[in-house]
Amino acid sequence: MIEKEKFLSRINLFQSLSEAELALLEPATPMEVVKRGTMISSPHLKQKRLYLIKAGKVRLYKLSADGKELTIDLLGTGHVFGEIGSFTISPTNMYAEAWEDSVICSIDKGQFEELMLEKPRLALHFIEIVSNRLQEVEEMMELMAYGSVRQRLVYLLGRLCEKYGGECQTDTPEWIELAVNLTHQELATMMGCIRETVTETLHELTVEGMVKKAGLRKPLWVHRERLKEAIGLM
DNA sequence: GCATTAAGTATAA
DNA sequence: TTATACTTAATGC
Repeated sequence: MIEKEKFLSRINLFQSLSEAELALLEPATPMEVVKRGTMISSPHLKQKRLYLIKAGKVRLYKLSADGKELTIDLLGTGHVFGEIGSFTISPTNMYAEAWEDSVICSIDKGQFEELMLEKPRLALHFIEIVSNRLQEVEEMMELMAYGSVRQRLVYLLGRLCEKYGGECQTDTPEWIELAVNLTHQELATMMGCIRETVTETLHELTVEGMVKKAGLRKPLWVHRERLKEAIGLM
């Protein structure tokens, strides 16, 4: 129990709540362990909840008309997702699946709304998170519409770097390790292109010294400065 | 081993 | 760029 309260305080959304308030919230947020590949929420579920990722990673995706998956976002520990009433924290018709074995807490829509009424600070915080997410999606949409695969990949790597950039080695501080293992196929579903194109483009970026990889199924390393430079040119 | 998965390559549309 | 197909290497059972 205590452990879960601590976790709730780590969730970005609940930063503004006191310990006592978190204790109050605790019973309303059941915790669930989900295995990789498990569907957490789909558009067909009637019960709307807000989900909090305690551990692991969750992939949000939509299905295109011809059944292809388009990954919208990959969320890690501390992130929230879910549709809450008329305003959503992510686009509708969204599927959420556990991308790794994960631990998820959730709170009922109604309970969360009541909580926001009581705690204006929390509501403000929620708005901030939602609008940040919206901004990200808008930026990505623009690139998807007008950018080349190369531009999209560079941008995507930049975002992943900010989100999942791990510790860098002391001798090579400019190289950042991405703490997510993404296959070319997975990158492709995030960018809306095919795997082979990602393979080629990634090779291009490797030659230019923007990324490097030790081998198959090894993490990807990103040269932050060169990447930023490339983003700046877009 | 054998099947599966990820990645590299080639060629046509 | 994409679709399709074939090859290679690594991984798991």
